[in-house]
Amino acid sequence: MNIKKLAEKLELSITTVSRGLGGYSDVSETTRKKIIKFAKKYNYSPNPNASNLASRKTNTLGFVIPLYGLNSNKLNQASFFEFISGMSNKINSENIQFIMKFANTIEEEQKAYDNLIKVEKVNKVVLHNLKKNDPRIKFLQKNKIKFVGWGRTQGRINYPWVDLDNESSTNLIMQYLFDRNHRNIAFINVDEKYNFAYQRKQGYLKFLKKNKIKFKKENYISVAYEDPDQVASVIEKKILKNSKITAIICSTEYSAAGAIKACNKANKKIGIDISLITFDGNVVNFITSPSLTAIIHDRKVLGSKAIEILTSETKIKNNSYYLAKPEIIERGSVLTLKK
Amino acid sequence: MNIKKLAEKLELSITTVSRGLGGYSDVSETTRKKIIKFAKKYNYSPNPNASNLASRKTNTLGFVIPLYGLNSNKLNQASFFEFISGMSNKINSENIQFIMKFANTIEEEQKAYDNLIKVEKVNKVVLHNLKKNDPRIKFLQKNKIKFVGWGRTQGRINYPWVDLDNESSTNLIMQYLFDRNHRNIAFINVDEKYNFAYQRKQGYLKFLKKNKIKFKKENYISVAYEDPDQVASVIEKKILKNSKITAIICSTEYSAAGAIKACNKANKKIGIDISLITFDGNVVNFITSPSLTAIIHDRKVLGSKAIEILTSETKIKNNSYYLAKPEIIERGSVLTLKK
DNA sequence: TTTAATTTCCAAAACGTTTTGGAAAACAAT
DNA sequence: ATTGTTTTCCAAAACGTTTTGGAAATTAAA
Repeated sequence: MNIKKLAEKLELSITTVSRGLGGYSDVSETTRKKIIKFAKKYNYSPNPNASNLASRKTNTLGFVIPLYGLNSNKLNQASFFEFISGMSNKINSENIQFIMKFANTIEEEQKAYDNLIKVEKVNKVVLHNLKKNDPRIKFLQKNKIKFVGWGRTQGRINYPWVDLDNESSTNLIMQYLFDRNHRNIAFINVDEKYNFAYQRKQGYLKFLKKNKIKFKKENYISVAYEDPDQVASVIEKKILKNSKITAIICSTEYSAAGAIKACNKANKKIGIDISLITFDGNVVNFITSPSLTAIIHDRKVLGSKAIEILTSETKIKNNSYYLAKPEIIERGSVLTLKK
Repeated sequence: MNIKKLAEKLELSITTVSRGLGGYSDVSETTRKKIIKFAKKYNYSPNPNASNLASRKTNTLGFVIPLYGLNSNKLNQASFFEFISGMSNKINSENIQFIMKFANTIEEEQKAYDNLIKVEKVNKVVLHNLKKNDPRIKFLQKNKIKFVGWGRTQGRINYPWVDLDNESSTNLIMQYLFDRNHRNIAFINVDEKYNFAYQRKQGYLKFLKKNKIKFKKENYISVAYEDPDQVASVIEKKILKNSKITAIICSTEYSAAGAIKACNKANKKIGIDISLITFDGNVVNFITSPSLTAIIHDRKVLGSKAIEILTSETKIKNNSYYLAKPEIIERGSVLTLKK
């Protein structure tokens, strides 16, 4: 079924059918309803190729998945699926196409964006892995392609984005531990070049300051994404050996895995000898007992908000954003200390 | 840059440029080379919308990701990314488009396939989650759309597929454990309605038979994909309480996680008190020590083979297939028993 | 009632390709 | 030199839409 045949059935012109389906005001309400009825009846939907070609534009969202990161950091994959899941829900309900590309290297990533824009001619992009002064931003702005960042860069931001509320998260965790009488709290972070890590540290530091607790250098470490055993050994030496520390915050599931390994080795029982609270933790909990108390964010909502921003009729404001609120899930890994 | 402008630069007709790029024999070798040179110079690539429209066909691969499965079974996500990774490598080198759809429910999955075929008009599909007498198979065959199965159904198969060599895998594991003097080997599987689970059981049973070991009912259990703690408790009661068992095979990473939880609870040290070998295990190893000896398959190759079959010039034979060979990665969870 | 404004419709052009059905040119056979 | 083949090219039609620039029909205003 194509528009010509449908128009014949309706005894209307092709133009009217097209415009009726498009919701233009120059077709009366009664005929529009009839058009839609027939379209449903004959299971018609416009050929996207013809449509894109004729309208000289697309209604397509482009998204690039950096496999190089995800294959090496398998513990991060769940976040990705959740975000995509959230996007796809919204995408299905709106009527937009969705093209995904995969990049095994950073060079391929750049190529993938080029291809999306120049060949596929997408008009919407969800940008990920944002760098400071990211050239993609200028490129997209110049070409007037709508985009939102998943995550954001430090400093002044002149594009819309969705992100976790990282600073609130560590603040919330600190309050939670503080309420349970922990005062010597270790924070295992990753390199602050990752903006989320920087923000999480800020939340940690600000809480200390607000509560007049002195920041102890030895309570803070940053681990690299590398061999899990190495991570574990660093944690064992620098954190577990320090007997004053009563609780550990893990900024990533990756470091939580390392911490668990380290605790097993050092024969410290989590939830008894030492408290542990981690970001995310939906994979480690399949294995670890007791299950870890964790701070989580709804990344599905994050994905759907991203699409919402992109599809909002009004011109995107460069300062629109969405912050996912954190929530603590209590499980068995945090001990309440006696006063 | 479009074909018209390119033709002007070349002082050739549009037809000749199109045919030259398409590799037709009715354009001379010299002009063809010139056309390609210019196309590169002016960074021309055909508008896929126009191309699809004009040729009344596409060169597009469709793929549906069943999120409903992956969100509930996070330990399975790594396999997916690897497979996709393998596909995308091949896809980038061939010149085909790739459309992915996401399904949050089985109904959405069906809809997604419909949409791929009727609206997006893909001409290639990678089918996943195959069921016995899967209606999609007949549908695709009727519509003459090339497809390969990722995984396969039991019994007679009349379509091309790629899959793991599940039967060989358990056979290999059994031989490995047997060589280390294990004779009482437990096998934790999932429901045999999953074909891979059925095949893995066959490998286990055949090895026993071949080596004249009696199959003990109490050494085989099947666990459902449900709460990890429940899985752990089943394993503890049915397997760990049975002191004759010296080694456990985990058919999925999911059950490995349960087994680890169970061992921790029962205070059995893996690699010392009991041996454990698992399928895959690339996530659990971030957390568990000692790291688990595992049997792995290269799913990247699986993905790229799928594309290879789809893009082979010759008509696909219905009996072409690819089996990924298993490999055992020795780590620290299997003990060699004294004779 | 006539004119002006508004509503509702449509024919034709355009989008950027591929394909069809030759035509012209070059070469080969007689 | 003529005829037949083969090679190399091209004009025009087609693909299924959207959009443009009115025209006809209806309603409102004078």
